[in-house]
Amino acid sequence: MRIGELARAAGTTTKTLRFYEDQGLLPPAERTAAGYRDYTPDALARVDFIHRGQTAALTLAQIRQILDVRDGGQVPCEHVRDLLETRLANLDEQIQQLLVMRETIAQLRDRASQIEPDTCSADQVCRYL
Amino acid sequence: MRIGELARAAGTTTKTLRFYEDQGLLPPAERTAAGYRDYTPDALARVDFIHRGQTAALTLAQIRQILDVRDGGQVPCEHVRDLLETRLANLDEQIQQLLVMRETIAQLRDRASQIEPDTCSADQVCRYL
DNA sequence: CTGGACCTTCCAGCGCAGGGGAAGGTCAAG
DNA sequence: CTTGACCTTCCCCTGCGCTGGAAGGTCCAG
Repeated sequence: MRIGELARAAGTTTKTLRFYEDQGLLPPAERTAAGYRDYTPDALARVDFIHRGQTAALTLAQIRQILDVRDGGQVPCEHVRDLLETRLANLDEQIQQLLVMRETIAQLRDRASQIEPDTCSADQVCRYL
Repeated sequence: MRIGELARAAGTTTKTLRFYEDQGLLPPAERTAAGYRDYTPDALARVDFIHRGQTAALTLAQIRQILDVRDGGQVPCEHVRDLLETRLANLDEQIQQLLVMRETIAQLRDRASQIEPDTCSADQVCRYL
């Protein structure tokens, strides 16, 4: 299976597949006599796994860690659990920060809708902020 | 007032101030005979305004828009309100996405804590994902 | 007169996940 | 035999908000 086929099957691009190989997420594929990459079917499963990892908001570096553990012959369960826990914690923190910011902005907006523009003094940049 | 002083007063770095000038957020300062930037006190107010804008999660490009309107002699009220509304909408969307993602990951994690590692088959990369 | 703190410009890079495009090789159909 | 689709490597670009460093000029105290 050539790279274009794999890209179509996986719903991605040839650029991305070469990039994954470059980043160590895909093992270097066999080559045809002409130097074309020749993928075995399990490459598709691997790319799908990468995409599932991305859906779970893991970075490529984290996905690579899982694949490395797995490629080393171990079952990466514990590692995956840890990563998911960590990611969940990060996510919660990020959500909290965004909620705080949302509050701040909502207050600014409320203030902005109450003030009459012509009461703005000239020596301020903006009294809403 | 020289750039280092302004940086200290505004709680930022000289690098950042030059960067702001480069990006059009700060007008080019007057220069001393030696070529040093020589800021008037209102530069501090302007930098503070930039920081307040950042606190409101506005991008530098958006803050620049406000400053440009204001520098053009108009009162940027409506513009600011629009930006705040837009930012609020973006933020809400972003928060929603993160919440969905959080749910997905939480489910994966729950699933991961129920499955026994030794039931993992060898031909999958990882059954948690 | 020397040292150190300050200033100038310019160039380069970060992290993330690729995308754009050049210059060239290869393969199958018509 | 040529066309067009595909493949190869290579290097640079994106957005965002800076940060680091090099090479040089300036100012003031001791």
